[in-house]
Amino acid sequence: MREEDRNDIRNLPLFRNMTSPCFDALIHAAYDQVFPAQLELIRQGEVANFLHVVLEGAVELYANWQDRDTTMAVVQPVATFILAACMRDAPYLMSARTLQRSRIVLIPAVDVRAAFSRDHGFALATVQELSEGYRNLVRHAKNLKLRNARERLGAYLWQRSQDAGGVAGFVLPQEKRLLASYLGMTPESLSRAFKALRDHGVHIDGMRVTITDPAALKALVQPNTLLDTALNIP
Amino acid sequence: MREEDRNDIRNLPLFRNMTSPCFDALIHAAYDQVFPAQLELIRQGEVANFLHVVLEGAVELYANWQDRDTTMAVVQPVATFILAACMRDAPYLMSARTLQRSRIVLIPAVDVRAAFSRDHGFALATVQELSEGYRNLVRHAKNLKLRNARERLGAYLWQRSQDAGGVAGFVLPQEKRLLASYLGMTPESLSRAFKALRDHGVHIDGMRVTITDPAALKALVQPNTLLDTALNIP
DNA sequence: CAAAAATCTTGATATTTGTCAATCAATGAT
DNA sequence: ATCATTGATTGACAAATATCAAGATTTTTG
Repeated sequence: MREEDRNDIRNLPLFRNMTSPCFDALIHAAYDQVFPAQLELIRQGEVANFLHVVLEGAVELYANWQDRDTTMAVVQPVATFILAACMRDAPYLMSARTLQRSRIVLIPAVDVRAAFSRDHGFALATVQELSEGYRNLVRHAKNLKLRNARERLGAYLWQRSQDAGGVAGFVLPQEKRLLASYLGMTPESLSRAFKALRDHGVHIDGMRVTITDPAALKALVQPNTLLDTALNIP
Repeated sequence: MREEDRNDIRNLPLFRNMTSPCFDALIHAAYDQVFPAQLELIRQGEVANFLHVVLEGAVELYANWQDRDTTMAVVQPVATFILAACMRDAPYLMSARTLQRSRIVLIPAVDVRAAFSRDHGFALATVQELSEGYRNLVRHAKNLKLRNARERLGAYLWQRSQDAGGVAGFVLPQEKRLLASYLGMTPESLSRAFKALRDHGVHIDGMRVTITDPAALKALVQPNTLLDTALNIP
């Protein structure tokens, strides 16, 4: 593994407070691999053998039932995924595929669990990470149940804008069909939701979004840290 | 606190493997209280000061945004709630109210966090509890996104029947309006979903449910441990 | 570069779900 | 027991969202 990658992982909140011997042991047991785009990394139902760390690229977490699919999250560098299944030693509830060519570190779940018992700083960080993951899922569920399609899109756009530092213009980071699935609607409905948002201060041109009237969008969306996964909501 | 209640708490997976001194310290710091029905125990947005343990009665976890409300879960004895907010020392994302007269133990969050650092068995149990909570929320979100209203009700009824030991008949444990909100629909839609399920082996009479054709219901619902959460709403 | 494939948009239409209003049924209070 | 309140159901209708089909646009591939 490259020194730079090792440091990126080391700096994640999950690993930041580990003792060096424990971190080294964990990294030593890990595999660093590059996967092409559109590769299925994990299939829901399989037992969780590895904690995954995305170093480069992007990974989609999705789920399916019968012939229906839905996107649950997109994981971008540098971040871990499926910690809960690893800690429980249980089957994955979601599948994962690369969206782009991605560099991913695989840490054996058994070593993660061992580190939890050996290193208190890591145990603390694990609980913080799981708790925040839990809370973000509560927000996602609240969002799905309390807002309609147009409001969910508006809230997403508002949040993106805030995360980018409160800028008015930005580029969508993923395909619209993926965004639609994540927000719990069809691509057609997403298209129409974008059109409906023109009356609420949002201009769209291809992948480029411009918030022409932040006050109007904010009034529609009523952003709220209890609903929106927010780094930056005033 | 009554000896019996203390033992009930002691036997919860979360507390089972604590050392006795740690458990005693935690319980000593706790308050045991009885609340009347329909009392608001927690309001979303407040900082989490207590881990709650329901000993008797039932508690509804719900959320609201603008003028809309939704039920997120019903907690029945003996179980804890809002562990994640306590561990993060963060604002509650959900409100809580008693559905019936309830006996509830309040454990100061600061003591819970201290116990996490002092007692490894408790730390392990905390992570297991949070992970399972996380996974149940993933199931809830998948259910909302992948199934329609009729399928969600069918899956719920199937799960209830399984939890009761595979029986054909049982009584709904909560008001239908609560169930409707939990399942993400209006009471009217729930009523119509019940009617629609008559063609899929479900008979309803007031609060009494009879599964007249388990095979038909199962075919509709396609129950699946990756989707159906065991005992989220009892 | 051109052809092919995939994504996105739009219109027409269908289905699902919500809203409103009325009624019925159950429950609790006096 | 009777009245009042709350919850459940039903019908009529409206709104939201999905589906299907056709083009338009973009991306990928040979």
